[in-house]
Amino acid sequence: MANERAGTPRLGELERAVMDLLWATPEGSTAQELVERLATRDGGTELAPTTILTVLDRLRRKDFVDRERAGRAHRYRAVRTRDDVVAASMLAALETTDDRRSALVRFAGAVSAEEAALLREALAELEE
Amino acid sequence: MANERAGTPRLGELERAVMDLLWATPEGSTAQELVERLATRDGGTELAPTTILTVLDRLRRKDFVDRERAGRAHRYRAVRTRDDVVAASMLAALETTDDRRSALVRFAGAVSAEEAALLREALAELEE
DNA sequence: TCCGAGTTTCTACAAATCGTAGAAGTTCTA
DNA sequence: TAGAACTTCTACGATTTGTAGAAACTCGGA
Repeated sequence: MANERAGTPRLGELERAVMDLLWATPEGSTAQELVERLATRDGGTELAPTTILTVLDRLRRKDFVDRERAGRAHRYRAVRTRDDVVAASMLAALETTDDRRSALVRFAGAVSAEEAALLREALAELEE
Repeated sequence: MANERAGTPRLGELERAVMDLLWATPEGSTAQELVERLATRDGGTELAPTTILTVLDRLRRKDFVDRERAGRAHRYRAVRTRDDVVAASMLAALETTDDRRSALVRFAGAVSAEEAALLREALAELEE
């Protein structure tokens, strides 16, 4: 009953929220800092520290997060950049079809004008 | 604990296999036909008809599938095209970041040369 | 018109994932 | 070296998905 192509596990809501915070903090964050920042974000209610530690542990297993000792705590850092994760996820979606052409045409038609422009630029740079 | 942006529910393995068959059959298929085709695909082992019916029902709730009477059975058809689903999924991934530019640059760099070419074409046509 | 095979719906269960957190163990620092 | 700070272990409920039996329904042919 295996699911999820290896390399692009799905993230739950809290997992994503934690990743968002970590991506916003290249130096990394301790679990405690994350608890506080999450609480700030959503009206003061703090989650138990162990909750965040559990999530961090799961993110570590999924290879999204990494850590190093910092005093008696650990400092957690995102391993992959958000762009990397997003791009990988887009690619994974694309690869679920054989007909890349149609899918890409559809995708191109679905993005906003600005996004289309950004994509053109990005592709143009690759050409050089 | 809600997850999944509405409009792009995830599909399990069997759900996807069924969608693949339905996408390969624009006229639609009965549950029985699907059971047989799935069995062919993987070495003869047939799933119980009810299993497929359950999956079809779930796909119906997710708005991936639709049906109409055909004798005493139903004929099931894909509601959305595969391209649509793939593109929506790619878009959903893209929208998880605020920095579309970086994500798109990364994505552009991650696709194969052929895919990049296809994308350029698709974008060029949109420009007209 | 009514029966029975073919279909579908209902109900159920197990495994996996995710949010959540207590209890117990580990580790620094004062 | 003791206590506070942190982490690991363990756990539980909700949701999703694969799987399918039992019961209900439907329709074509006798």
